[in-house]
Amino acid sequence: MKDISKELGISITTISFIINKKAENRISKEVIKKVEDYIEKVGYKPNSSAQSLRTGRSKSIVFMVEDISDPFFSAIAKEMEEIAFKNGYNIIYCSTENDRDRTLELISLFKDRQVDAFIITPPENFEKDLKNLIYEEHQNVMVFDRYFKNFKHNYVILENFEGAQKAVAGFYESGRRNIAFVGIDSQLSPLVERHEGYLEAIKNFDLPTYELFLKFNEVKTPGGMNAIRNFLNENPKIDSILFATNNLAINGLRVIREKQIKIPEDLAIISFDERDVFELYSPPISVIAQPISDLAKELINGTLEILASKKERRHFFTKALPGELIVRESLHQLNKESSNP
Amino acid sequence: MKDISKELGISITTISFIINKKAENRISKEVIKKVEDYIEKVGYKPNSSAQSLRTGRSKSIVFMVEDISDPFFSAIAKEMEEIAFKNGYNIIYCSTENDRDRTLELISLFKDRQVDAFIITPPENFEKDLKNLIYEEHQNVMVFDRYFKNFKHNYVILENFEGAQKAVAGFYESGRRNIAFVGIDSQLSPLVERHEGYLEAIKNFDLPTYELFLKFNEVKTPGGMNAIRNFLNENPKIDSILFATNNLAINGLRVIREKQIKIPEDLAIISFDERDVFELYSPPISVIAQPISDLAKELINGTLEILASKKERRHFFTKALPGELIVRESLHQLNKESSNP
DNA sequence: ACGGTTTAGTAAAACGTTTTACTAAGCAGC
DNA sequence: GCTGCTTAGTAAAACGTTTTACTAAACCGT
Repeated sequence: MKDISKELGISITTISFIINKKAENRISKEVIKKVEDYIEKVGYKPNSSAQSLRTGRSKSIVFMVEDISDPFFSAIAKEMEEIAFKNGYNIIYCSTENDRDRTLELISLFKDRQVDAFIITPPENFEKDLKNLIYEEHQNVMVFDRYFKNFKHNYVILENFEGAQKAVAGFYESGRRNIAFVGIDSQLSPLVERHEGYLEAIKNFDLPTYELFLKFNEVKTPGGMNAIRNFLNENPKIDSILFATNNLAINGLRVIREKQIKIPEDLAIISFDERDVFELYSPPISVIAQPISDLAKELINGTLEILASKKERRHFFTKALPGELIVRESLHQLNKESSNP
Repeated sequence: MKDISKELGISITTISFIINKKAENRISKEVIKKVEDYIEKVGYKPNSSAQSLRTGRSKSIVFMVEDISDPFFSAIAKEMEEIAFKNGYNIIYCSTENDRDRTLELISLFKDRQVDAFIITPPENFEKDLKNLIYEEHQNVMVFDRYFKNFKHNYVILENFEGAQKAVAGFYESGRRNIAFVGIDSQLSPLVERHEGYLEAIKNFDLPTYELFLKFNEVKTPGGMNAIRNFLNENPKIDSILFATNNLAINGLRVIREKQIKIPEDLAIISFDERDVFELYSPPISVIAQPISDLAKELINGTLEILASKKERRHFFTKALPGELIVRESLHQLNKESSNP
């Protein structure tokens, strides 16, 4: 900038105004033109560290999720990145590993780096820390995939309760009457609400409940497979299972394959979350799909909106998007007449 | 820092030296202790914009891949992030979409943001730009997943040639003699080398070749399925296929399922790249797995090494890691005796 | 022709560090 | 008691912006 100033014989201030579009009613058209042309010519780009130092803003947003290598999160990340980029922001991703201390460490790091906002999927037991981040540290925070009842905050989530109801209704319509729910022992809102949606639907249809809850850290492990295996052995009447997350379903499918249970004849399956393995599995697995693209758009646009609205806002940005039941072979009608003689 | 200085009656310089561990033989133990204790007490953290402005370094590394939502890349990203974080760096991810212009734009953005290094999977037709980035713009660049013969650069790649040979040998040992290769029409080194490895192995076994190359943008589309379908129809003798990438294999599996071809009886399958759908597919699909964890470690450690070694280096960081053939049911032995009477 | 207002522009401080070049005090050697 | 070296520490410039408060000139109405 100093060079431009010297070269053109124009003060640094003027140049700064022009770059920041604050030149209206201040600087003559000719000077503006001259400076803009020169900038174009030499390809000048402002030093963003200096901008960040001076303004306290960094034009970057951090996206913290449990595991960025999870296809659901990385798909969201990719869509957001695109929009953020167009708005002059960049996105920094990181994984919390569902660990509170690690999450706090990361937040601290990114605060020092002057990020403008946090889009965060808080780990278990993070309620107080999150509240603190929002209300004490006054950071811009958008919560994703879960929400907390005890204090107001911005969030974007799925309609988990309704999604679970859709799944149970799907089972019911396909003729199933012994519908099981396999969930996770957790207080996180999506897991709680998926369970509640299941319960409510079961109650409405006046059916029996079958429930299994795995420990959080068991979900992807052989231990989790064991639990599912035992659950099925002990409840032979079960004719359909709603899995509360894709990873649960995947471990479930391992057990089902191992036990040579036939889908959909012996057992119907619906899982939350779309994932390519469900479409490609034999038979293809039905899912409650999250609207990835819409979620991503709401998240990033909501966050940009918060950043654009100066200072203290009156209201919060809250959005719940519906999931879609995608019916595949795993949910096909039972043939009422038995085909065996 | 100014506050600390006032509070403790110690100059800012001294504090800076202590923070940056340059206090040895300069500042007395007592003062060091005093300052460190105070910093600990008040939880002071330096402003990184100011540091970045002053030093021209930002302690961040950008990781550019074709598509960050690809499970392979996001798995690498996650592992790298961990190590980078421990070393005081953070990683910014972004997707090139295999588009040259977009990639150039992103690079320009990140240069302005003073990133310390680029770890990059360059898109098609990026050779000159990459060379320019390294040799004209003097950026720290680590190339991932591919390399260029025409100029020296840092890279971490898979032993693609050998991987393809392993796959062909696997087919041969399982009794297959009509081994096909399904690849992509591309000059990128992994695709070229996988093909060359296939050819070399086929030549050594003195077998016929069957080859199909899809267009880059067809790989995930119904158009790609068509091509594979025709290929199989026109070459009924094929008894095994090596897919050069996971996405090719997935589209291939769609065709195979649709045509009700039996794996492994009618057709044996090996795909490059591990992916959970391969393990879960019925029957499970054999793969040449990339050593994700090792690749990630080499990438980030190599990059940190480059950043640590002051100024112009004599040599480049180059690494090729072996792929592992994971044998699953899709590659099982043919039963030589026909089981039908 | 005078005071007030608008227009077009600028000087200089500030943001929070790092780093260079400096000093003042103490001490050893002779 | 002088020289030169070491030790312990500091002053001030610099990094590249943004922004506040200012000015000088031109214009305008009376």
